[in-house]
Amino acid sequence: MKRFGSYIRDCREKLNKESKGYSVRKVADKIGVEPAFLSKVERDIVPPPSEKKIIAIAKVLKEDPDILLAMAGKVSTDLLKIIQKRPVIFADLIRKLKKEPDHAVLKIVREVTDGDW
Amino acid sequence: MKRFGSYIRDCREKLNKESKGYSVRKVADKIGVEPAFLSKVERDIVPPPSEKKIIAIAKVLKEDPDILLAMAGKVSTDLLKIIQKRPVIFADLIRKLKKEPDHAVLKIVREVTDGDW
DNA sequence: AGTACTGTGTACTACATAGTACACAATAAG
DNA sequence: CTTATTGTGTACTATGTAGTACACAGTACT
Repeated sequence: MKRFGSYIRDCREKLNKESKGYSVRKVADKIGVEPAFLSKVERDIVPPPSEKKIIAIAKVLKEDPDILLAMAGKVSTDLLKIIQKRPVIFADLIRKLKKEPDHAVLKIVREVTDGDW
Repeated sequence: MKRFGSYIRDCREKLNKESKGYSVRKVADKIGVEPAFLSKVERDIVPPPSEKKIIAIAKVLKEDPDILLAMAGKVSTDLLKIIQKRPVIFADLIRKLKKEPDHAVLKIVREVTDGDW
């Protein structure tokens, strides 16, 4: 599987070709880190940055924060808080859904969304 | 809400009254930490220990690991890995279940368990 | 009275996390 | 040609994490 750094590098370079303004420096500025740091992150020389920075990167690069966080080996703290409030129920549910295929999980999501309880 | 330390202290003292052999030292030995450290943890002087130690504590004190981890502000890494493998689907589901009452979530768990797909 | 066990205070340490700050060489632009 | 921009190498730092090691006073045991 692809590493976090090389993935966001690809995203950034793609955007840079399309519309300019996505150099390491420009993006680093928008995110609020030093260019040298972003450069190292993109080459996977250092581990992925904090959740805050990852979410900022997602915003700038128009990527899904949950996917970037997952690639960084993290899970959004808002999800963690939801689980922590009802740890037994959610732990049980998630472990049971582990072996279920995508369409089964999606079916549940749809049911909840429709709200036919 | 109760803090992690005072909660496990209560659990340990309760067991100690029932059957002896649950002094700070004995339990610390079983868990694999220094007594002084467990003492500080139980008084919430230091933050809760690592996931590994928390799970060991749960085993020794016959408590639910997921609940202890939640009290420590953590989520079991096995759950995190499940989420990280399909971040979008699980993030979506969990956020949607946030406002749903327990019985609704439990209904889903039962459905999945019964496996009527 | 002496030994053993109890909980706890103090001091210290190793490693990880999350970056900053500055310098530099190569390339591109006016 | 010179100025700006680009990516990157090196060095450093502050804070957090996760404990260990030892000493010590109070209580319980015999």
